[in-house]
Amino acid sequence: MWNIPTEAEKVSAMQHRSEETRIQLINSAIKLFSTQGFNSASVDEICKDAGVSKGAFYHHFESKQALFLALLDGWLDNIDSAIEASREKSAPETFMQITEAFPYIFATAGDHLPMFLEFWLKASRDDEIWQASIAPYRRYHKYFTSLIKKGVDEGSFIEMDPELASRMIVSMAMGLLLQSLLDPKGAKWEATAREITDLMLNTLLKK
Amino acid sequence: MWNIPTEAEKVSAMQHRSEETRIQLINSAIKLFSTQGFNSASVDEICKDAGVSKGAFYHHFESKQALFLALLDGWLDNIDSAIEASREKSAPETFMQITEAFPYIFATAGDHLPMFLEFWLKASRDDEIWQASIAPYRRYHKYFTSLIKKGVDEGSFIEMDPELASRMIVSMAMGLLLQSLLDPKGAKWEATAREITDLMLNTLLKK
DNA sequence: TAAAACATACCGACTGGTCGGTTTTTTTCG
DNA sequence: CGAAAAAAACCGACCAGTCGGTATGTTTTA
Repeated sequence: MWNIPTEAEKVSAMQHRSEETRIQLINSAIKLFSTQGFNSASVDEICKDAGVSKGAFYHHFESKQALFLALLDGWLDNIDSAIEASREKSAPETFMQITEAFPYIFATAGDHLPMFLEFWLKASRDDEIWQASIAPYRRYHKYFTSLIKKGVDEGSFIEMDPELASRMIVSMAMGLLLQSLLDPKGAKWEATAREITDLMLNTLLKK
Repeated sequence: MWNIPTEAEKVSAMQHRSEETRIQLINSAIKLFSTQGFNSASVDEICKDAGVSKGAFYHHFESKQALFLALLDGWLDNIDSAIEASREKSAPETFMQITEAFPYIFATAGDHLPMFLEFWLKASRDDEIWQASIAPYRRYHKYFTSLIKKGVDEGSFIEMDPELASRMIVSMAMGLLLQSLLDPKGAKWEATAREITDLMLNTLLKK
């Protein structure tokens, strides 16, 4: 859900050199944006890391920002397929799945989280990026809300405002990730996340 | 708590031209960092906005980053005094106070939040800024934890792990602020925050 | 062979920071 | 007190380096 490898694409693209370098560029961009940030990671550096020339870069991407947006798209695609994969399941099942995903998220998000924060930050100031972010964000919120509503309707969740619950859960997750980013060794974040999720799930679940 | 005017200092400094320009620089920096971000807001721009020369800038601050850190210090000072002000009160009282502060926070944070996010982001990558952030952050977490523990000991809060509750509440607050930053018009954030706070307080409070 | 993909040299704009000189403030001292 | 000297504050032109992006030419692919 938070990873961006898409190994399948990679393999299928081996035939076309073009796609290969495009993926190299994206991988290098993820790597360098994550570690250095958007501004500090220069186009030259990305090209060098990807082992291609600047000409190749601007052949594949209109601008540095376009690459940034391509990254965002890729990330959103992954979330979409994760959602799609759990469409058939019941609300508590899906929640359990999310709970189980936490260790993985905390293990892998650490590296990419700064970049996602940067997405967020840029979205708040750059209209083009905001437009690209806000629709998916609202879509996910809607999905989450409907998931909770489904749970309530099914009778597995207690009576409550799904909208509010959704905001709450998402806030919690984001706040935990943010804190774990600032102070990775300040707490056992994975355990904390698990405990809190259990706590919320227990509050939500009808006894 | 989130504001950084310190009008008092301003007035008392009118006598010394030096302090006055320093404050002008800081105010302009806050303004430009907030709207444009650290990287985009150039030193020249800040100087121009403050109505002073570049020489003055580098007379008062060793570097652009030093100014950034000065801003952080100022912000942390405000939190410290807010905490200091509520040292004598009981745990539920303090919580109520925080609840009441929410509208104000949501009203004013919108402008400064991107900058605080940038602090966060930079802290995760810059050791000097991290050092400056982590100690206060841990201090506040400790304070919050002890506040909850106090509430539990006083018998006004239910039996629970104060550490966990602290992480939870802080996560919630940060997550809400983050979401309100991305999608200010997507929800009535102030009301949402209030509802959630009430909900948490009710869960926490012994009936 | 045409078009897509890629390489390389280069440009103009901008940026953080410096530096020698000038003005203002504070201190010294007769 | 008041003038001179010292120190602090300030100015603004300048610099060295960086960066995103382009122009032009070459290689690879279909």
